[in-house]
Amino acid sequence: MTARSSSESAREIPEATVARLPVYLRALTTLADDGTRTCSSEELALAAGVNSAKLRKDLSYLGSYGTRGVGYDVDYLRYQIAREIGVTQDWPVVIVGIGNLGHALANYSGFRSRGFRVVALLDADDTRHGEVVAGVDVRPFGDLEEIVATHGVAIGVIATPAHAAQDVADRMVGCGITSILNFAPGVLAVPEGVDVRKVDLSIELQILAYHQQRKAAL
Amino acid sequence: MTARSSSESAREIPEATVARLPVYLRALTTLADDGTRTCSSEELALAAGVNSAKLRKDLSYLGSYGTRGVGYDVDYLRYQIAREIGVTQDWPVVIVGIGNLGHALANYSGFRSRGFRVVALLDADDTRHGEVVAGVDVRPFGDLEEIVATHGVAIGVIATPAHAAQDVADRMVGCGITSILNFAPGVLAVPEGVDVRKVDLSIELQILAYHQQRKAAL
DNA sequence: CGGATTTTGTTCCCCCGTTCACAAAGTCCT
DNA sequence: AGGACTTTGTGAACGGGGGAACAAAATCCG
Repeated sequence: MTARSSSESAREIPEATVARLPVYLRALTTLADDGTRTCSSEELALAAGVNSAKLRKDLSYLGSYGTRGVGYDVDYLRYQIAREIGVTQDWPVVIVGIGNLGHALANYSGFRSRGFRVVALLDADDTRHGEVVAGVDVRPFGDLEEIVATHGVAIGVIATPAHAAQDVADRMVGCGITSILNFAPGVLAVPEGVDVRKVDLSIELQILAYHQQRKAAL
Repeated sequence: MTARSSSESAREIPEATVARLPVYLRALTTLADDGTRTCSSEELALAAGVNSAKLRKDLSYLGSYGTRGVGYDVDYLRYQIAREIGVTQDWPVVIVGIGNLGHALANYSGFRSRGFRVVALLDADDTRHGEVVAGVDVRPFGDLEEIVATHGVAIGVIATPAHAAQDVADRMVGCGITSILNFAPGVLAVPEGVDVRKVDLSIELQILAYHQQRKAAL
């Protein structure tokens, strides 16, 4: 962890809280769509699937946005959380690897609605270039540098086979990307200052299998 | 958490450890493929991307499978972990929702190689029925009960749009599925005893965006 | 055979996160 | 206006997990 500027706001939001903020954001959106103007921590906690005390403590890291005796204004709180996470701004994203998973990601509507804009789909396979997926051109992997520079991309998504992932990550880091979402199995080595989040589908199933096995053993 | 039979083995593996066992398993497989017969906790920890002390503590929950002064036998340890997780047995799995993501999941090779066998792809869309994806028939959602009963399915995967997820989960629980991997956004309500793991692609990106925003603010 | 060396298994301590419980602060009703 | 009531924000206790450090156990070498 790097030193923090002391003149900045003293907020130091715990990682566990950061991971839940998007959940609250989604719950608030659902409430707003249902026409709810105001909600208590109890209601919101129910919608988000968490304990109400935890919710209140999480929100307290952002500031005092509620009103005692009343609750939270849905729209106001939603905006505050969105701003805190950063989804009020536009995030250009590149996706590398246009297999089944890359396809699914490119088409996923949940990205665009939260400020993430897929600016390019890259693939090493020449035969795919020129194809259009979800309204975005499939381009050669070699175009990475140009695309990142042009659009100011800071976030990259790796959806390649495992053997290609480290090379892709290296190239991404090399051209200035500092946040990577990795769907390829295996460990990525990246320099200090680059954030990597890993999503491993088979690991999730294996965790379920472990618990299932325990349940079956009774 | 339900009461545990006291006559059973006293092992109570922490959740954090369970989540890392599949990572160790994959690292061991990589080492084995490279021809490594034996490895120290330091080497394995490096391959798995964790601290060696943490690795040793994790492994100690399974038993004493190492040899002091030598290290771990790669194949032996791999088998022990696989057995502990339960991936030495066959796990029939149903996937509901055959959109882009369902497609990607059905084709994902990482499932089959770890004992997970997709026995059916279900979708509410009539026009898809009869189609074959990744060698598996796409069938009506109404066939769920029959398929689960026939194959002894305990694990279900939800890859539907958000609005359908709760209904699908209810039906799954109703026919005896007790482990669910959910890719649909939103909170699932399930009875006690049913495990749900959630994978939310947009949440991962939002977490990255938060940190990216902090980095950019310097 | 015994000491030096290597590496595991475990103990101890600290920190982060969760939860309880309550004071503070607002609203509502009479 | 004032008291009852509701709900937030937070202080404090508690539990789990991470990491350093060390004792125990095995090999190797003279």
